[in-house]
Amino acid sequence: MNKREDMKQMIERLKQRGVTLTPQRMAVIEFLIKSSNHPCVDTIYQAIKKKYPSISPATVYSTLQLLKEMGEIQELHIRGDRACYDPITWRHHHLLCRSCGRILDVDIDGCPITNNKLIREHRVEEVQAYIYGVCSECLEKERDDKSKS
Amino acid sequence: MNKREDMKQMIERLKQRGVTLTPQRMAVIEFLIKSSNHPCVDTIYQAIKKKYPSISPATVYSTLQLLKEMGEIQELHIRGDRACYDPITWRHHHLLCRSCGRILDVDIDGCPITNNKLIREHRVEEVQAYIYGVCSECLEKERDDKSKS
DNA sequence: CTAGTTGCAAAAGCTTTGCATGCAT
DNA sequence: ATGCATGCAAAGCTTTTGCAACTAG
Repeated sequence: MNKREDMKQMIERLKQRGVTLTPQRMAVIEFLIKSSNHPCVDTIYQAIKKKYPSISPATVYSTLQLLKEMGEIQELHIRGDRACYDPITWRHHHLLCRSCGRILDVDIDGCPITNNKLIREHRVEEVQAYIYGVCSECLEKERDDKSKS
Repeated sequence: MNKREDMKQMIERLKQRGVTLTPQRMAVIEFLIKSSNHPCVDTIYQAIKKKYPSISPATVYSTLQLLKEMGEIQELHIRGDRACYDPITWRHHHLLCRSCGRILDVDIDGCPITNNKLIREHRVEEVQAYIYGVCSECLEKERDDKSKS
């Protein structure tokens, strides 16, 4: 809820994990937490350039990758052409408006497909759920490999 | 269920909508329907090249776009780096296995997050639901514009 | 003949990589 | 001094676009 508090905690977690928090990285974190727009790389880059004119896209990319690996942010591929980023809180689903192009957060109220509040407020044209994990076959192989060794 | 039947029906629908079914397009359709792998563009292209050595990636792209616009196939962005394609039937959700890299179909059994069969069979690490449509604000604007005119 | 499709090549993004420079501990 | 982060440039991919040649009805 409280963004300032969210940011403080994220920074604390990163520090404890030994991440060097350079001004550039701080700027990326701050921009991400403060924006509720799920910005793409270029948006983040353009915004930070105003404060740090020397920052390069490569730094933004590497920072985002770092934060993603640390589990502090989520990479969204809801837009086909470029990745967007979301500092994770409790929320989880996303609505891409085909009219204004914004990406809105959607509370998980049971199922995204039958979520009444969602359907009542917005016009839902399509739902895609992407599940990431390990499939049953690979799990079986894992088990076999373990039992052999 | 019956792929031959699915394909026949898809072709029938396309014909009725006035789509020219060239050999290249037929090859794309056939490959898509027959494969249960959710192939990416290059996989489709490489496969068809064996039969039609002269086919170009551009033709594959344009055919896929056409089929997508016709609502006959679905473009998946479950992989961040390239689009994959799925001839739509009744099913809807997808699991990307981080071990073997395959994309598996997942029946919608209620909610993808709490789907018991899914959780029992595979290891679910992350779920992202993408909803496409029009947000409440744009719907309101639409209504205002209509009432004005 | 006409409209639409194909194939090639070039171009346009987005993203990654390599490397020298620079900063911080 | 050492290791890491930065910034720049180049390269790698996927995807789009333009255009001439071709094909089908």
